[in-house]
Amino acid sequence: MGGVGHLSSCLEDYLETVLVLKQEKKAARMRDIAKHMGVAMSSAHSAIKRLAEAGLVNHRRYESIELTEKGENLAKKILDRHNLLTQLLRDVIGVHAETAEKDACAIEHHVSQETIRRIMEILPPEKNPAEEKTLKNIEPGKSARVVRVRAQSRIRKRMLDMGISPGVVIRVKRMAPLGDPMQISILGYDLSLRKNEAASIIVEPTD
Amino acid sequence: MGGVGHLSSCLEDYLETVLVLKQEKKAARMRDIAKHMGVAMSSAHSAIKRLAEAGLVNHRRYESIELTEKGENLAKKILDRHNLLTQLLRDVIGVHAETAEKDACAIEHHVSQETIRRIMEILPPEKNPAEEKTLKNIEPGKSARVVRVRAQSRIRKRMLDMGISPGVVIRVKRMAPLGDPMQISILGYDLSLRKNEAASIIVEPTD
DNA sequence: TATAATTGTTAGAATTAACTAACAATATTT
DNA sequence: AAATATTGTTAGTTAATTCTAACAATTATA
Repeated sequence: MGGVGHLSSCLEDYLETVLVLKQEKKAARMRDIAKHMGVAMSSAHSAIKRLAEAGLVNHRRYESIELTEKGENLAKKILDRHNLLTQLLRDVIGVHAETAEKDACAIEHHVSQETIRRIMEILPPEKNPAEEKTLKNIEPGKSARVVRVRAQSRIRKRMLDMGISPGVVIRVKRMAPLGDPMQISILGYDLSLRKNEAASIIVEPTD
Repeated sequence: MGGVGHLSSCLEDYLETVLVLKQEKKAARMRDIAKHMGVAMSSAHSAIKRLAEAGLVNHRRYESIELTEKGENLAKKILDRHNLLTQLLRDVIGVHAETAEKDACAIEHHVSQETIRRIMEILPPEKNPAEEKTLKNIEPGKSARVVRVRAQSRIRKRMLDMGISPGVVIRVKRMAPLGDPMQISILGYDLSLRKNEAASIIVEPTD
């Protein structure tokens, strides 16, 4: 089975819910969590208590629930998996959006890592939330390999002329004070690139 | 969620196990079930007890477990769903056979009917266990349309010569006393066909 | 501010599903 | 047939997850 951590699937659901509420900029109070999960508040309460004991959320009596850093990382992994499955069901299998959502939710805790990896491979990269990284997201000092250049033909050509093509490794040297343009190093050359250009270069970090 | 009946997914697993053992012609004793599920015998025992209470299996102390008709029907549905998902994971997603098996087992109880139907549509028919019907399975008096002829070239040719080719509708007239050969009517002719030949003709019933 | 409404907590019970351990029946071997 | 091994049953326990109901704190409203 594919549990990202050592949480029960039930607790994974609660953790995911907290992140979803946060991302939707809704408060994560007991009531919100209970409502979102469709359970009684007391159920949410004991679940959150267990998450707090595991160090994944912070919760003080009568106050709203916050993810810890550890909790947020885990929740993000869980949510990525969820979204990946939703995409698969909707875009490959062709199920209605709501059903895809519901089914993804039901099966996400039971799918192995191998299956997740394969699904990532067959989904077109731009649909794959876990892989949606562009050069813009790479921190100064780090390197990344170009996966695709997603730009209109004219700009695309210019980039290819600069040597930015799939497989090439780019190192981000530094950001200009206001973050635009950015300095990169590629094939021994140094270049500067506008941020919106960098955003259309899909990369995978080289670790 | 997609539960075929109103059983918990756990009980669905037990029911499915009983059918699998039966199909493999292995005895379905407590020990076999427990071993197949990887649980203690006492766990299997209480599960089977509940299945018996639901009228899905027959079980008398110290004797082996049999599916009731109701139980067998339900188990077949569950198993079809299982196989369908295994096919999807293995042949479409490209996961290793064992992983496909394991994952299918884990998610089969959580997938909605809509998703199952869609998967059926995208899988090639011969991969779809629920549709794997051969002429042999057609009852006397009923008709069916030939989908494919799955036979070695020599026999295949003979069948095609008899007019048995995809699209053609065959009516099963009657079985000989011992069930072999069977009388069929095709394109106005009457033919007799051996059962093992009939088994290699994949059909869809015309209703 | 007093009252009402909402939100949060706790305790206790029910269910499901697993386990271990003790014991009972059946089957196999000597 | 007696001894041993295997298989089956029962009882009792544990853990996870849910619930209801009673109560407590907080917030909103008149």
